Amino acid sequence: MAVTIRDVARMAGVSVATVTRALSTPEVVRPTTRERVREVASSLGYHPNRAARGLITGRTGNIGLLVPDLANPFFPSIVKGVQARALEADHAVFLADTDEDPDAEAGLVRKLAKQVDGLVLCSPRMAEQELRAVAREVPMVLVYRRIAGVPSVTAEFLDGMRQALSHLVALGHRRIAYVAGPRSSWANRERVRSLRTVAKQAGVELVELGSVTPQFQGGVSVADRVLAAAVTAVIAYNDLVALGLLHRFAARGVAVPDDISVLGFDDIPLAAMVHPALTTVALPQGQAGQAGVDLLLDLLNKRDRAVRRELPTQLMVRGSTGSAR
Amino acid sequence: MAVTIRDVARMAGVSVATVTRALSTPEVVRPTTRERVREVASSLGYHPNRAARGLITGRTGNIGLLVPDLANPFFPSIVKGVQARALEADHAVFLADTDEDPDAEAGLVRKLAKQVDGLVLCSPRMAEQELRAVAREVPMVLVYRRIAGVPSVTAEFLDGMRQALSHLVALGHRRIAYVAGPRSSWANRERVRSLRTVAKQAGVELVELGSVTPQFQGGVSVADRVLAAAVTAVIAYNDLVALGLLHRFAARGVAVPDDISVLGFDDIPLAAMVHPALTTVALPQGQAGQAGVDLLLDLLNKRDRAVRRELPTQLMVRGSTGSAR
DNA sequence: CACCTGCTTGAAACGGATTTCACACTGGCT
DNA sequence: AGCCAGTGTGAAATCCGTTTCAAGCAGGTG
Repeated sequence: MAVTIRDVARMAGVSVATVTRALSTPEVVRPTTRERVREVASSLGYHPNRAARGLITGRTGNIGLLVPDLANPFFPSIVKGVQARALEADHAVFLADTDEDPDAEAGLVRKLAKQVDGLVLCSPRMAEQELRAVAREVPMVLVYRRIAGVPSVTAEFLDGMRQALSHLVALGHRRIAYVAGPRSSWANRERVRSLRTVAKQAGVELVELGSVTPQFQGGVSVADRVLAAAVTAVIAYNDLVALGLLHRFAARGVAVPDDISVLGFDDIPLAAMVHPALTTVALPQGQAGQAGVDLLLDLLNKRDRAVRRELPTQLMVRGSTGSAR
Repeated sequence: MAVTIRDVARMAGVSVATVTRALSTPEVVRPTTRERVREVASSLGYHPNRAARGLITGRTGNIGLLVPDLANPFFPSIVKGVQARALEADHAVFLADTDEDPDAEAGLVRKLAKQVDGLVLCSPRMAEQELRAVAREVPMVLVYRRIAGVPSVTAEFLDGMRQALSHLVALGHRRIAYVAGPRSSWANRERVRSLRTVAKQAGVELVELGSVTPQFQGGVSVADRVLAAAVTAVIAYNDLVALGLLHRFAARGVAVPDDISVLGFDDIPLAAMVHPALTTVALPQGQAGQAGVDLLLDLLNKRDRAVRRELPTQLMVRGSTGSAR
């Protein structure tokens, strides 16, 4: 069937040991032999069988990637980043979507764990304790979640929030609503904390609403309460919620940004496509995915242990924010 | 380290052959033995090593999934469908994103092919000839592309187009534009063909524009030409293009649907989120992914050879279409 | 010249499961 | 009693690379 190492050995007139050495540790075989073996190998189109190699080395060359919900447009770009970086490192990516279910997540993690060298978990919804337990069993890196002792990639939320608030303050807003995401969400806690800090520093009055489901529908359902709160601007937990707000505002004839400014978080591709386009705090996505893979590969090569990387955020000013009335 | 079949055999007082039989072909071992072995196995938390199994059986229990661009919101739902169905069948999914590059695609397919039992290719951009060559090397199923001799999952484009056009005709539209996608795209050819057929039957005057890149920007760039064409309605190659049209129309102060009706294709989640919400022909996404996996598993089990499944489409009437002026 | 070192290379063991082949045993039939 | 078929089980071969161990050989040293 497929060409094996023994075929190559036979054709090159050497032992299988020499073939594997010529290919994986070239420096230990005599140059003339090495070249002969390599030529035969490539002329036969030989590629070592991954299963066989994995059996002896214990490494699969695969990494697992877990996302809560691929339908949430925040994640595909991260997946693309992971995917691209993994490919460069000659690793394949197992993808698992947990449908926002923490229990399914725990099950999938353990299932995946046995087939990969390490895991990249995107915004995992699992309890911290359980996450930590899993981290002990299999090398893993967190993206958009932080836990002591586990390598992680996050963004500078505080700075992003500061950019957002400065922008609104510069436009004259003094009373601002925040629509919170799920209470159990690490990202939400992080955002609330940052926002409170910067609001206090800026002397801005903060009205906290929610929490809502972090989706379009969540924004729709809270929109009327936002209007009732008599604020001139609203910061949403994320872009999807912000889009829900925009949708409902449009339906009620509330003009954005003339009547109220709307600001999102994430910078999903849609944010720029709606009208008015959404002003939002851009979180690195593809870059975060890449960084996650980098950290994981470092971890696998026993280099660093618990690195924590914080990527920069950037405010994207678009049409949904304007001067306070 | 991990618990192996030999550990189980020793603890159960049987040979390794009996252990593997008790677990994979239970009917051939005596019930009392079988139960004893199974209990020992589960008490030890034994799970067969996939690499070892793959080495001998030649099956990996993995399937490969190729998508052109995960950032295109049409694909994540398909991936979710594939993912979910594969999980049920106890298969893991390798994901590869080709970034719309036909050459990268060809390379990735061959790379993936060696690590999986079969492939699901979503809207592949490769040339038909090359695709057919790959199909000979590895079991594969096409989703949203059709080629003779290769199992495929598509949708009833003709029927979807008929629904769309009937809807517009009922609203009084008689002169309609179509914004074409890439000429090399199978999906575009399919849509043009269907549209011409039904337009002729309905006596509708068709203005074909394009082709454009099948993205938001494509819609933006062609919007002014659509307006210049003096039509009362426009059907876009897909929803992203339609959203681009909406965006540009809004910027130019053209009212939708009062001045012009806009109709998309795909029903990506965003379609319902914008304002006005986009009327569109919904193509099955998750369902198509599931069907793709089903077909692939059938193929692997040597059942069917070249099945072709066509899923139903449905017109989603929303706010972007209205009476002709 | 005897001995040691370093460089190449090959034979064989190994990893963990599945599958083939053969053997032991039971029960039924002549 | 003798033979056959059928059932349950184990020993060993097998899948394909990687790694260990040992040996062959050339060149250098005392």
